[in-house]
This record gives sequence, C-alpha cells and structure tokens, in this order.
Amino acid sequence: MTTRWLTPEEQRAWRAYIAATHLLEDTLDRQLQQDAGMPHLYYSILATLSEAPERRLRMTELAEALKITRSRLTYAVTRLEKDGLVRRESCRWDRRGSVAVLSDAGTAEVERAAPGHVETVRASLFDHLDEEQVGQLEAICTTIVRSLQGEDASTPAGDDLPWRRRSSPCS
Amino acid sequence: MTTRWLTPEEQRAWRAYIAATHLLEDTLDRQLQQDAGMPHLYYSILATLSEAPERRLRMTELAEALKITRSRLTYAVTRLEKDGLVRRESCRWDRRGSVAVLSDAGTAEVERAAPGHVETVRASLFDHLDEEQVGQLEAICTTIVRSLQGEDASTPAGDDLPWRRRSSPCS
DNA sequence: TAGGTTTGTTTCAAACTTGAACCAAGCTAG
DNA sequence: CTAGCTTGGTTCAAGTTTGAAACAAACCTA
Repeated sequence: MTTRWLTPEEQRAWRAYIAATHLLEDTLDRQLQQDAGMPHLYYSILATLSEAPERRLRMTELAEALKITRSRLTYAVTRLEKDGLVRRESCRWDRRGSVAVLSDAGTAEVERAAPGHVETVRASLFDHLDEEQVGQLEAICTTIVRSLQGEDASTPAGDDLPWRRRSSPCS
Repeated sequence: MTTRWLTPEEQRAWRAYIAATHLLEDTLDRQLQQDAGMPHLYYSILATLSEAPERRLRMTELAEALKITRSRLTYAVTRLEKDGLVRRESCRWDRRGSVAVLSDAGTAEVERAAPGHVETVRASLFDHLDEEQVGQLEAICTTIVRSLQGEDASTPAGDDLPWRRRSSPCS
C-alpha cells in the first residue's frame, strides 16, 4: 500500500504540535526546576498523589494515571522518597504491591509550588485560548488518548481520577 | 495576588493534554526505535535536514527549528555522525559555525523509515481528527509557540522552514 | 497442591538530557 | 587596534529514561 502522506494542513499542524510540546515541556520543566528543584513529571507525581484518596496510590495506578512506564515511575519515586516527599508502603491486600504515599512534607511542597506552576500553565497556554479552544483541545487530546490505549474506550479520559477537587495543583 | 486556579474545563483539557503527549511521544519513540533504531527526535533531525536546501543546516538553525537546546542537538548529531547518517562540516562564512549535512546513507534512511513513521502519526492522530480539528490543533499549537517564544510573533510558526515539499517525512 | 502462567515491581546497563562552564570567533566602542 | 561583550558550539558531570531481565507473590488448573 502506497504511503498516505500528510496533507499540507496536516503537516502544518504536526510541525506546530511538535514545536508547541517541546517548548511547553521545556518551560514547565525549567519553572519547576527553579522553583521546586524537580522536573515537571516529579511534580505531577506529587500533585496526583495529593488528589488521591488518603494521598496514596498503588505504583501501577500512578503510572497509568500519568501514562508513564512503571520503571520510570520507580526511579522517580525513589528520588522523591530520598527527598522525603513520598514514602513507600507495602500493600496489605496484595503483598506484591507497593503503595506510594505523599508525606506531610510532600503535601506542603505541592501546596508551596502549585501557584507558580498553575501560573506558568496559564501564562503559557490557557490565557491565550478562548473557552471554545479549551474544549477543542480537550476533545482532540481525548481522541489521541483513546486511539492509543483506550481501545476499550469506556471512560472519557481523565475521569479515571474522579476524586479530583476544584482548586487543584493541576499536575 | 491570589492564584487563578484552573477551571474544571481547563483541568480536564490539561489532564488530557498531558496524557496525550506522553502516550504519543511513547508511541512514536517505540515505533521508530523498532523500525529505525533511533528515538523520535533523532528521526526528526534527519527529516528536517532532508528538507533543507542542500540537506544542510547550521547547528543553531536546526536546534531552533526543532525547539531543542543546542547541547541536546550536539549530542544527537554526534551519535548520528557515528552512525554515518550525518556529517559535520565547518561553516565557510563564520568560522565558529558548524553545519550538519545529511549523508546519502542518512537520506536513504529517512526515505526508508518515513512511510512507517507517517503511518504511525496518521494512525495515532490524524485518522481520528476531521479537517476542522486539524485546523484547531494547528491554531492552538501555534498560539502556544507564540506565547512561549514568538514574542516578536512575525512568522506564523512553522513557516520558518518554508522550503518544505509536499510528501514530507514529517519529522 | 505442584507446576505453570500472569501480575506487580524493581534492577541494571546503556542511552539520553540538562545546565553550567568553557572555548573560540565575531563584533563594537573607545 | 583592542579590551570587553555577544554568539556559535562543545564538553562534562549529574540526573533521568529506556527496555530487557529478574524476582516474587498471586492465580490458575489439572
């Protein structure tokens, strides 16, 4: 089958996507590295835990929530544990499992860093989009998520963490 | 000033964005690692060079086109050079400069790998978006790019590589 | 209930990224 | 010219990511 190349419109969209994601990740990483001494992913881990019931989540659930590999998470949690922001407990019901728990210091750290992070997300993104575009972005991204893993496609991506509160540190 | 938290709609969009970008980068990296033995960024470097006049670009231009740091590029080009896909030449006009040139092997490699990559981009993304959404995605991403660096905002992001041809390997 | 598979997690080495420091080479104002 | 700033690029060490392999507990299933 002969390759279905991208149309010019798709090429433009794709190039813009690549550029935007690189710039945005860089910006978030730098801001958080400055302000909290950790890359964006690590903050996301803390933020996600902070919104989970009892501030605890099984490693695998956490990895799935953030769409990262287990091994990447293992490394990250090990570092955060060294920093005293997270601790591991072993799962009572499944002795194979381990649970990441946000410590008090971790909670404090998220709360301290959240405003700066949210501000950066706003300044980089949402302050420049109108309501409609926010909806479009969600629709597009949800579609991507489904196409790449939600074959079962039951839950509208994001609803897999249904306990989130209003003023969230927003990962 | 009290933090302007994200609205629920923005939170949903943001979570979907994070998930989508992680999944998509993972997918592209894995496909290219399988099929071409290199991560996505490295393919993008080759692809970008393949569309440049004479298949050559100054290091800094290349870094700017891809929105990555110079040092990241230096490392990547060093590897690609070892693989014989790119070679460095020194710039005639500015003796500080060095120019990355796509070798014949590099050109062949892009051509070999392009169909699989484009197919993956399609399958993950464009096949699930309608024309309108492609436009929306471009608009949104262009906005991000401008907000993060195009303060001068003259060229509509992407047009900084105006020599691109139709059936492109699409970085 | 022993053996085999699956699931949850970690480990390890190799590859990659980061940021600060460095080295030229160009530029510019005395 | 020329000391001092800027620009183009690389280097290095420390930190992170990857993917495959290792383990161990849980779950079959005959």
